[in-house]
Amino acid sequence: MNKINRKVEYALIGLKHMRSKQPGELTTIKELTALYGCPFEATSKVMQMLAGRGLVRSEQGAHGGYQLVKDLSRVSLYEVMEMVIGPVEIAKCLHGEPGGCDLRQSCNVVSPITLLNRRIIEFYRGLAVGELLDGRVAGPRSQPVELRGLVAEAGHQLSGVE
Amino acid sequence: MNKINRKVEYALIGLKHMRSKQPGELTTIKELTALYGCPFEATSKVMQMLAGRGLVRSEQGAHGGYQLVKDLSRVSLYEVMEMVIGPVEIAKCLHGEPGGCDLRQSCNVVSPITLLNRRIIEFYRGLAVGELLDGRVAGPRSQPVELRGLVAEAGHQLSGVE
DNA sequence: TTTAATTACGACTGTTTTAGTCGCAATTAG
DNA sequence: CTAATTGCGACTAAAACAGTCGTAATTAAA
Repeated sequence: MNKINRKVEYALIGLKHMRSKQPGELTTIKELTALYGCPFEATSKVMQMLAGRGLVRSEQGAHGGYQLVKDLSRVSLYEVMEMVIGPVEIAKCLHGEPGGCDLRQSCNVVSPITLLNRRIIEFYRGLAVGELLDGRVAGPRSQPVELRGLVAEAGHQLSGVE
Repeated sequence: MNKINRKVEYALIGLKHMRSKQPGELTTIKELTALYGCPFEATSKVMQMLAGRGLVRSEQGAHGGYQLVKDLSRVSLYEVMEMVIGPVEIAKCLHGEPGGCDLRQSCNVVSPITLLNRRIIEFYRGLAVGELLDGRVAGPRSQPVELRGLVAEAGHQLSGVE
């Protein structure tokens, strides 16, 4: 769903590592587990998912491994999340039964939550993995609601990089 | 942690309902369960949390109930989430053991994830519950990474309300 | 041709989180 | 006194998450 869980974490770890390699140089799961301590099988499956979606390329057999294919500055965090955990849904009242919400017909917050979900997705879509891994993530457009109006002219100091 | 779970949902349902009442008019849990089908005990606890944090006021005894105290246009979604589910953390590698991550010393993505977490929090902090419940949520500042550069001059059409 | 290293993949298990329930106490209007 | 309501801790059930196991397929190299 929404959280940055282990799968996404392992994906980011692997992607950042692969990005630092020479073009053509392969990365094995063994290498990742040795360097970062992530569990072999779990990491393996994540890389397989990324490979299936064309973000990385896999080479089988001895001396095999994975290789980054795309430019991470042109891949959004949303895409990576979708590859490893499926469509991002911030709440489960958003899809029908089973597993969804049976209060829908009378619920007074479905549409706000739906809208919020869309905004979160937009946020993730606007976030390039390359920039994220470099520590360059743009802040939000708006300032905290508690401060609105109170410190209007000082707002630009807060909405920056921090 | 991060997701809009049932607790947050019940909080929003209750808040939206209370907001529509006359000043001084109370709302009972029974009323909420009847109208929206949410479970009594769970909803009850959520309202108690909101009451403990001063967002609503409770009146005990027969003819008791809850009453909205603050102006929802000045309360952020982050505050509500914190009231009912605690501090927002997008990943659990962010706090130490136990429950945290033991790969920290060798992890290459702790700082990006920490930064991302901060940005998400800023997003929720900048989002007023009142506006959310009205369906007015500002979109993100940036456009999807897939489109960057390609449709530069048409970007403003996409970053708007949709 | 055998062996070792590696990816590929489904099934399974244990743990944690989430969701909801139960029971009973405290408060207050009538 | 009684009924309606909030207050609160303990408990149970279900779902999600994290990780493991077993086994096959592929390929380089001895």
